[in-house]
Amino acid sequence: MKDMDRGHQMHSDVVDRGLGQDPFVGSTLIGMYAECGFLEKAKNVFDKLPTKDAVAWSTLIAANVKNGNEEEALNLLAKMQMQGVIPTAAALVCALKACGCLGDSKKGQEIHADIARLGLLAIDTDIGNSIVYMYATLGMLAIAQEVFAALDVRDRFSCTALMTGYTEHGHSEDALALFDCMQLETISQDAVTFICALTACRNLQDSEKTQEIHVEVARRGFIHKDVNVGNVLVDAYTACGWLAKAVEVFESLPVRDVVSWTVLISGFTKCNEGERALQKFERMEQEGIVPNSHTYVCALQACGSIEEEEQGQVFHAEISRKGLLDSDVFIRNAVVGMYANCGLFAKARELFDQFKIHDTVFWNILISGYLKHNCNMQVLDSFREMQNENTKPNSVTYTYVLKGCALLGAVWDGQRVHSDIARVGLTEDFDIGNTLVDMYCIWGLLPEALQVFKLLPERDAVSWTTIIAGYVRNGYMEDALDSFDQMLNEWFSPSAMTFACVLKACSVLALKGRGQGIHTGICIYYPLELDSVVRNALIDMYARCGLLKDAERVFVQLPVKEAASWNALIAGYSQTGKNDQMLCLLDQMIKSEQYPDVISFIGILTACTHMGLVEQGILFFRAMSEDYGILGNLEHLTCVVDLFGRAGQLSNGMLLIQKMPRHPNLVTFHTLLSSSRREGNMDLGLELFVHAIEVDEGNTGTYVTLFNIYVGAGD
DNA sequence: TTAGGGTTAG
Repeated sequence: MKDMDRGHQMHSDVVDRGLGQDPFVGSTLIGMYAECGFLEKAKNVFDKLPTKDAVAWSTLIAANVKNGNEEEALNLLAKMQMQGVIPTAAALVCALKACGCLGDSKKGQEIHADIARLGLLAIDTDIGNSIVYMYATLGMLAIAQEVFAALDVRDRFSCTALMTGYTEHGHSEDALALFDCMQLETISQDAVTFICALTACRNLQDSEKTQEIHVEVARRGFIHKDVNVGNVLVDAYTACGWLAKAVEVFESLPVRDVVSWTVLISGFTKCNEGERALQKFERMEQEGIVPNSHTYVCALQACGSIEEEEQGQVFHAEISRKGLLDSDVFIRNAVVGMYANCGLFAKARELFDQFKIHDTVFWNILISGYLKHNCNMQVLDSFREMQNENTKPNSVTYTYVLKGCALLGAVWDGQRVHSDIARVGLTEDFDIGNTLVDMYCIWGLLPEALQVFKLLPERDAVSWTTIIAGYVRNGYMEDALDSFDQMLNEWFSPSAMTFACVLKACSVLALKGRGQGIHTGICIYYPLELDSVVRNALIDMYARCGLLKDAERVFVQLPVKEAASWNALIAGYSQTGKNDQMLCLLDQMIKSEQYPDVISFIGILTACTHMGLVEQGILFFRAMSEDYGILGNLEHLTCVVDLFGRAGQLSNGMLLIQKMPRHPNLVTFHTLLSSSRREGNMDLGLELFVHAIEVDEGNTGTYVTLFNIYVGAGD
């Protein structure tokens, strides 16, 4: 009961009755104090014992392991042996556990060798199980397997020990294989076994296996008997992205502890449901569950993800008040991370500087905040500062920095980081490899991207999606579709992102049949709720292929209509010349309180251009800033230049170019240059030609258009 | 009649 007061009372009683020297009572007292967390008192009792038998030593060793004092436990084992007391099986079991906790494989192997030499494996199955467990936690899986295979009896303890090793060291498939094996060999399984198996399911995000085990633990009543089973089940479902199921299990739990709530809050946050995560936190407190540091870490992440800075500050204050801030590195990381994610960099930096220890993770958290808020210069600055402090970047740091370089267009820096990565031997890292591919794609350097892609030691679905997205981004739609076929041939599962990319390719190439085929594939292979990115891509694909009825069908089925959904349909109507429908849709969009955004107006202005509706277009352009507060960008201005140009109002187009608040680019000049060709206006054409080659003298399109102007003039 | 094994959340 961990009832220290009554334990202490009874200790006095024991002494009063002259039983203080009894070895049985003494060992029990040591155990009682250890259980209550009072290691000092346990040690006192031990020291006062007139004869210290093997059990007393064993109990004290166990007491130290139980209270996180593993090094002292190993010292005690040595002392015990020096004083000629033969270690019991219990002492050895504890010592092996201590080696596992400390990561001390050398000491562990020594103890293993002693046990083998003395032939102790045969006398007690627990010793063998503990050896398996020690090697498993140390990640020495080959030796763990070997010892396991040589055991006389393989029971649920040794099996679960090995399963733990598998799940903790990235071999969750093996954990599940062993789990299935146990069932075949009718080795009994208890709640702990199922907890391990579900942990493996969580790691693998395997919704089918999770469901299968869910049925089994429900049938055997484990969900009701052991809250941990329910907790890990909720965690597994959230990891699979199956929030509805996770909530169903959570709500059905007879008892919910702080872990249950923490898992749920963390699950919502991971599924981009920060708002709901914070609602759960509130409900948890209403139900009288006190958050611990794990819970706060999750809650802070929720705040960071939705940039709920006020609530984040409230949590920060609470954590400080409870004295949790200085006790825990995770909490410190989470608080700084929350501020960085909310974009409150001054505050993040202040705390960052306040905490003297800046390890790699700490820097990564700050850098990721900068990256999220597009402060890419600060990403590079922090990276340099970190290295000046002699903190070594890890693979996570490198992925952030590469992304920063990519977005900045900092080719020189990016390539230098690439060679740094090669120098420290991290090119084989999955995430780094994929990010390198992405970086070169963002820069439009596809040959370099392909080279990295081809040299990747292993490819995953993300690698394929990155290269496909790279092709799409740079206009190589056929290559994107070819890579998609290859990806499928190699049995990789496309993600929502992959589908969005290939649908885009179909949409640009107006490949109706291909797009429809992909849609069918998505419906078959995507049993879970369709991602909104995919739905919007479907609308865009159907709209651009001219299949507006299909686009509308997907649109109508949307549970939430985002700006992007409206935009896809608006663009579809505008490109197919369905101006009236477009205006009608725009009206509906505004009525649904989803205001048109930057992209909507591109579609709207394009529609006006194609219909030759100059005045209407100008009205929309004005409304954009005056009614909707949207600052038009160069793309909008170019649309208006095109609007004038195509309507034959070349001088208005030129006037706009001259008065533009932004520097016109090559596209802007080409837009009006083409109109000059159509109108046969050689003077303006020449003037625009000069501007265009000032921007980029190597662009052949510019020369071709001028050439055509001359041809048209018969000159 | 005292000691020991496999367990979930950041």
